[in-house]
Amino acid sequence: MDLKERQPELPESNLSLAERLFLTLRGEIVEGRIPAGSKVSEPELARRFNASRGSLREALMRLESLGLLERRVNVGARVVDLTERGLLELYDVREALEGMACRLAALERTDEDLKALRKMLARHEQQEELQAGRAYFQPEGDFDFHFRIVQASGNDLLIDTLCNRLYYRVRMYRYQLGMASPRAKRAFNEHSHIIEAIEAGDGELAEILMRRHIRASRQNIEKKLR
Amino acid sequence: MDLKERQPELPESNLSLAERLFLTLRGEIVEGRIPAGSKVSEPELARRFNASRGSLREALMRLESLGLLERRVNVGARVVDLTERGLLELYDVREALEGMACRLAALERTDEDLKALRKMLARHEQQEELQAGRAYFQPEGDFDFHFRIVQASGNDLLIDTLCNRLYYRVRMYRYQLGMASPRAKRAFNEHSHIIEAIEAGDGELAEILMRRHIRASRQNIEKKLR
DNA sequence: GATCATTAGATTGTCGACAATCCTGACGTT
DNA sequence: AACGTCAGGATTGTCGACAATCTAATGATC
Repeated sequence: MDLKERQPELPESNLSLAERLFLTLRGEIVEGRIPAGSKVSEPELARRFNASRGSLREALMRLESLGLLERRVNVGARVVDLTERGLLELYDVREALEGMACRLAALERTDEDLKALRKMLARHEQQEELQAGRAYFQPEGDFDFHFRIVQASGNDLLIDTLCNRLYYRVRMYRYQLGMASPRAKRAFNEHSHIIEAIEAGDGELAEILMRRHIRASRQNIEKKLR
Repeated sequence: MDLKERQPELPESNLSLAERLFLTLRGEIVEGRIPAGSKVSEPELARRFNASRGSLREALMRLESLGLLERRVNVGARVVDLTERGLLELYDVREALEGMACRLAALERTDEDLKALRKMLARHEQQEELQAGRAYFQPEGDFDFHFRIVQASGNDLLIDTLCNRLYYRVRMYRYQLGMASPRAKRAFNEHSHIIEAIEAGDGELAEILMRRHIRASRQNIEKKLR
């Protein structure tokens, strides 16, 4: 146990303590500072953050509903472990949901959505040229892309399911299995075509392209795993 | 406030009190005994069930993560209200997820899955003949159908998202907007073709048929709503 | 030596109380 | 009459303590 950093800094207030604990722990789990598969002790964390067990339990329960923790009665909580199967399952669900999001985005997008998407694409192109093949900043860029399209779908349930639930698991896999895709150039082209379809208002095409994009990414991972 | 039924019966133990409260309240919200859009008071419910506020809060938080409750800090919890928009959003998400589930079920189904699906279909046909057009028991039958196909997909994330999250909202709309579909005969035929595609191992067709099935149901609702 | 019961320690579940915040309605001012 | 201010009451957030349960190590029995 670390002595000089006795009371870790939490995001400053205006939010409830339980929520700040939730945000902090979510970050630590996603980035692997709390290792996947490890047991999580309520009293230990409570002491570490100088909080009561009640507030901490609330944070843990939110993490459970995010699918980052598994709790069993009278036993406690464990961080989920990262399995090949879980990663592939995640891709299938994303293919379905983001495909639909992309279809809806093509039909419902506002002019501001379009402007933002074009701007983002230009920024990514610029970065991509600068780094010539090195997929360095790409993961975050890729995240931007998917995130914004989902937002443009206008379907609140879809947005919540993807952005507030699944994406944290995606991030967890990316951080800890460290998969900076070497598909930078190709991914950029795919992104570009998807945005074209959205601009054209062609929902059907937009969905097909997005699903292919995600499936290609999945196959890339599958190849790497064997 | 009701006096003769002072302490409502909860599902008998072996589960934690918080979990029993959660299950009970979930039922009351889904069936509308706690009206959609109404405020939920922690002390009031705690008195009603002779439980502490802590246990009750845990139940409320689980309901929030199910999307049946909305909580705001320092204000409290409200039951979500049922809107036309929310219902349509639900259909779009289901179309995406159940389409994928159906595709996976066609590829991953075991022999036991197939046997169970055929058995279920036969039972529904029998009921349907008995009631000749009256879509009486249909809603539950329809639920069976979708539920079992999702289970057969073998994708735990998909199963959890649909069966432990979205379906309670679906039930809530069904109960409270009371939509016994008059599509009984047609729905049965669609179910039948979907199962055929799953038996044939044709994932692509199975997905297309399931998506059409759900979209047809959505359009039926849309027509009814105007 | 292996298996099973037992006990000690720790962890989780549950509770009631106190502090901080919000909503309601009354009061006073413009 | 409309608006802003300010208690009073109630509700939510947070806390520490006790009871129920599980885990692990010890010792007893076959």
